[in-house]
Amino acid sequence: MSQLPEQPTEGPVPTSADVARLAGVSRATVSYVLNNNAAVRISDPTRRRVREAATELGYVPHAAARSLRAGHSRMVLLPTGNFPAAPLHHHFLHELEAGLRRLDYTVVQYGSLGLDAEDAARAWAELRPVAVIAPGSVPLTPQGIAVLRRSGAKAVFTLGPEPVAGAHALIMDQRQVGGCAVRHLMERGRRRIGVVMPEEPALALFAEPRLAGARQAASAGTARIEPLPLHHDEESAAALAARWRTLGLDAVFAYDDLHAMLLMRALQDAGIEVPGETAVVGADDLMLGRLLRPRLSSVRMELDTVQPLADLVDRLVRRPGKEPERHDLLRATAVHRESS
Amino acid sequence: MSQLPEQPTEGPVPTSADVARLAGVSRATVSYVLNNNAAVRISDPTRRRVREAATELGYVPHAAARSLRAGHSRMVLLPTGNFPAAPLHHHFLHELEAGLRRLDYTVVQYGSLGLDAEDAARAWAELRPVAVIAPGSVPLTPQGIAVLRRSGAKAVFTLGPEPVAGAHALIMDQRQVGGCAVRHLMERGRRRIGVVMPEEPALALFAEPRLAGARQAASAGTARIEPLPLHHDEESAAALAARWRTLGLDAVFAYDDLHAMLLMRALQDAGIEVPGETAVVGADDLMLGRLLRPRLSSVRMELDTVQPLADLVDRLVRRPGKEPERHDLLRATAVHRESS
DNA sequence: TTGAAAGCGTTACCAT
DNA sequence: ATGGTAACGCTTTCAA
Repeated sequence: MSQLPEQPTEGPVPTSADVARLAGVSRATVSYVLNNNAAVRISDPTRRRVREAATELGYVPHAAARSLRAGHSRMVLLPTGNFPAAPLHHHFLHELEAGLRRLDYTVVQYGSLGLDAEDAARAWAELRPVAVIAPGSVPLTPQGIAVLRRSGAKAVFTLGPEPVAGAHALIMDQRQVGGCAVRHLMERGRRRIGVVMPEEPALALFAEPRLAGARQAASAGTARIEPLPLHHDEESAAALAARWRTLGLDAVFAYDDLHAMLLMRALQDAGIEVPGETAVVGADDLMLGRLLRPRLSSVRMELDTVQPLADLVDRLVRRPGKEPERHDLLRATAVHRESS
Repeated sequence: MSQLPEQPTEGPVPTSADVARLAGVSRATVSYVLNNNAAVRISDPTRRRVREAATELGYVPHAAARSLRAGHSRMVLLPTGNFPAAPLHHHFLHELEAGLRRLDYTVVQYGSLGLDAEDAARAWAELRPVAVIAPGSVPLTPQGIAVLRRSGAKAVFTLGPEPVAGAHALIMDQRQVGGCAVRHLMERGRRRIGVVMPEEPALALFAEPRLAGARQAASAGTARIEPLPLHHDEESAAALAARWRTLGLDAVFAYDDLHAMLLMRALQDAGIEVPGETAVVGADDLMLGRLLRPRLSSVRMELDTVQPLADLVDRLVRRPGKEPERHDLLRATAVHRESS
């Protein structure tokens, strides 16, 4: 029984100097070997000794020291805001991260809740990222963008429903969603269309543009749009259903499938027939919509594949200084089932 | 019309030396002023000059240089794995992040997909985090833990259904969920209980322990447990429902509410009455369970509040070297509605 | 083929 | 009260 069972040496962290000492070479040689520097030829025995010494000490290079010396990093900063508003976002962000890592960037998510736009931008700038991709749920002002650029960020992106002056924009135009839903309803003869507006603040960022898109589509025809505030709970839905007939609506775009399910249940419990008296359309095209009766019509959102996007980031990092670019990522299509 | 409209100076990034030059003081004074160093008194006019110079240049300190000099950082690394398995996790991670920021830690999420356990640990170690909290969906081996500790990490945690040797463990014991569901069903007289096993690999980490918990609870009584592989799509659910009566089951724990909804729909479409012929229990206690007919019984999972957890991380960072600690975070309770 | 040394931006110690 | 200087860990140029 050893007294020190695998105690991972609380001692100092090994540096390249320690590796050099143990291998009997200089720090420069260690660097050459471990970075596979092709510009200089090191004898094979030396290489082996260095490698063995590094392994024995458990040496891992210090990223901060390295990028300090190099004068730049390959970190892409992805600030995370309040809460993941849309489920679609997660998938997208994970894929984008993978795409960027394939290009040898280090993607780092950094939570920035409770900071105002300026403080947040300064906090990000301290990390000296080479690029920043800020979702719409985090604040980003033109001044914040300026701070980031001065701190060496080659490219700053916003990712969300709307662009911000001075940054490249990856647009997920939510107006398309509302427009798509309303056009679908109008094609099916509906003219008095409610639009559910979730009262959760985190969703406002999406709800407002969806309403705007709905209004735009309606004004192209002769339909009327009626915003309907709603909390995501049964009481709120029941209250809305109770005064439904006073609203004189023949259709509703329910913001998303979850709200549609909530509202559809309340309408049915109040004796309002779907789709006979009122058509219901959700969004997200979740599996659960197919399980409801009537099956829920929905708006399917598809995002472009992300590898081209990662390439875009890479290109703008390497040749910055261009005009802000704008890219639309979202395609919305109506999926007709039984509820409309 | 100016020719250079707000062009954010593509020049070099301003350093504290630039601020010192502009303010006509030394770099040390700049550091004292900007860090509000109380150990040294600087005249108010000097302070003002320094502050103004910093603002004018848009100076932001360089975090890497700072932590290099300090010899340590306050970064807590949160590797992100495959995919957010449980919705509960997100909320939890966001709260934990906020709690740690309150203690002045910088929380950084770092995607580590496609790396094996050793490479991932090395990549994390390069960042010299003071603590690492690894969700169960990312690989973490005892060797990886050793690498991290040798690189200066004061505390390494696993967060998930099971502990890993050598790291502190924040346990979310999924066996409780399965056990809770099965006990609930047994109390209501059911004895032949199916347990849905989602075939998505990302969910296996949760599904296996839930099954184990179910088995354990069943063996305490006289119930039989039958694992039921299921994909999250209608075809798979319909196929399972079609052979349902051959299984001879009187109840099913459907892994979670979404799978419960899927299966319940399929059972009803196949003419199997719920709960008369077969009881159904989900998990997560989602809103949608209350909207189904019959209303879905579920297992509610509650996590401990996170501030004590953030304090725990802080304590273990400050006084490391203790034995690995183990903390159970999850409490599961059955919620009886109509489907059981 | 290898080694010595400079320098990246910051802060803390020690003089002035 | 303020300024000079060394040091953190690493890479790279230059010299041997």
